[in-house]
Amino acid sequence: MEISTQSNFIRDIIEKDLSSGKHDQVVTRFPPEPNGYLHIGHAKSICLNFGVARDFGGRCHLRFDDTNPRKEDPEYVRSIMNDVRWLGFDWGEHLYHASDYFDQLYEYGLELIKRGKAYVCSLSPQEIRQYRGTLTEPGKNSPFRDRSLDENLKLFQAMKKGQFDEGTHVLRAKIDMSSPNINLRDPVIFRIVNADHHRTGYSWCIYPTYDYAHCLSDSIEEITHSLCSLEFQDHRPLYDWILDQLPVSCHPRQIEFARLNLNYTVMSKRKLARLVSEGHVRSWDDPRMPTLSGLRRRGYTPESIRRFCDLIGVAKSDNIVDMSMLEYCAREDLNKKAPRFMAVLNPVKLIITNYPEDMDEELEAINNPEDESMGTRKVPFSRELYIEFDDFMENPPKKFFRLAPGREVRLRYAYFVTCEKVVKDQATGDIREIHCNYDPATKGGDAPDNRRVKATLHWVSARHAGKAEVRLYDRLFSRANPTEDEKKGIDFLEYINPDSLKVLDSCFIEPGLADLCPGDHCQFERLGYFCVDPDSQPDKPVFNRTATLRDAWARIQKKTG
RNA sequence: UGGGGUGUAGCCAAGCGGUAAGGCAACGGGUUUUGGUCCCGUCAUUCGAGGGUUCGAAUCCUUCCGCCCCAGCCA
Repeated sequence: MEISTQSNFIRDIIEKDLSSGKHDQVVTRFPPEPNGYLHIGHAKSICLNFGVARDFGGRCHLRFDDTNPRKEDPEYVRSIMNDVRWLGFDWGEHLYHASDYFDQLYEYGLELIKRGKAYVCSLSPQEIRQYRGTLTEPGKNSPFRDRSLDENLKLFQAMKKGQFDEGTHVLRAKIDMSSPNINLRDPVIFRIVNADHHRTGYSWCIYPTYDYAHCLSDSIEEITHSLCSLEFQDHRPLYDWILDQLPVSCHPRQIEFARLNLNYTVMSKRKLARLVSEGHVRSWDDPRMPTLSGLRRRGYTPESIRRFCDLIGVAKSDNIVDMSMLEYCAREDLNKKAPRFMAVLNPVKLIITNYPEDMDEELEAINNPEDESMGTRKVPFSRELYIEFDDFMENPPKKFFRLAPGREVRLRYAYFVTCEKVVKDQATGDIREIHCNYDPATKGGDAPDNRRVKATLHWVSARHAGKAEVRLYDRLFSRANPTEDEKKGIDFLEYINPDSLKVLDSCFIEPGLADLCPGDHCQFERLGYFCVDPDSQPDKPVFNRTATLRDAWARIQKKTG
């Protein structure tokens, strides 16, 4: 695996803690709640936590934060483990669940009561909210705040036995109802939930809250550095308070960093779930989704995503990273690895009038000019070919280098051809055929007299071509920040890009492409990087465009208008 | 108007009292049988703004401003 060279404030802290002797090993954890699929934002956290452990010779735990049975599902557990492994990380023996600690967490609850640091509150949820106060006004003490130790113990035990309905009682930490930090205003640490938990079934009817379970789970696992996102900064005093009240031997340090945002997409599980459930995309692994499963299906490699996470860095300021950074990482990696092929997406027929009708040839093509070890292949050539519709113009502007009447270009690995005639549909005026003649002396693509052409076109022999479906993807939203108008009441779905998917169902591919399997990557020369979709059938492969190649001609067109 | 954060180029992001790294994007040029790759070059006299300390400030002090987060029995 590549060594991350990018330092950041968290690595600096860890380095210091190691060299000062505060710790002799670093232990981190990635703590997803199994209530959705992992996305590229999680990848940032995974790369950070596992990367730090790897680079400093420590370990990183995978811990499912499964304290809310109502939202969690084993399907998510499976997908999360699969995605973390796919990204290239290994938790070894260290797979844990917050639910592994329910007994211990309950015992700690009892202990907190005994120490006078927690009480059973019987206010309704609405009342608790009212008593909490507001951002500017302090809260009021619950009337149940001074229950006796015995009463608290009895009630909490009764809660555990299932003697109460949901919402009737909770266990609260006794801290300070007038704290300017709302999280310290006697936060709820256990609530009653009657639901089927994916691992413990119905054996519990009280569940710990995040604030309570997380710090203690970290402590139990002897985590040294508990890395989380910025919104938990206000929770850190509570994290520390709980550990300070209890007889624990390990008190991890919570450090917060800014989560990843990407422009032209959304990153919240709730919003991603809406895209799926409301049918704006096909599934969680739709190639337009920023989920790891979506990116994988789109053709992103684990290496490219790790590289991306390395490039964007880790800091504390809010950020919206440009999509072009992600695309850059895809191209950078695939350029080295993807075998090249020729495929014509928008075909127009090219006929070489001076090439014998019954002849065909096998021409040698290079599989990857970046990697000689990938060798060469044979590509069939014949009189009738398909070329890209965009590679011909009847009245070309000055900067158009490709085929035009009277102009000579190179057919990649084949011959120089010169356009002599255009055949059009009588009725519509559409171009039907382009007639060319070829120079046999230029076989392979080099002219013995050293004459130059300004363009090289890709092509596919009509007689030998396979058919394929190609799916072209664009950004999912038309706005860089689809949620920017939420305060104004404009739903992010208003900004969905209606052209985010374009399906081309009659593309032509060179024969060699038929041997690829779902998940395989390739480059269609001059067009972009593609990946074979699992929807492929033996007679009809389906390709997803991962990313286009950088396209100087497209930029010229854009500038010219 | 309580508390917690944060402001360095279009976007990420280094920098930690000694005179603004790097990457993406963009723009020029070279090489090229992919208008790709690769190579070379340009792109912050200034770090949210003002004051102060200092021989010297993005870094220290101070005032102000912007943006983000917090009033779930979600995480």
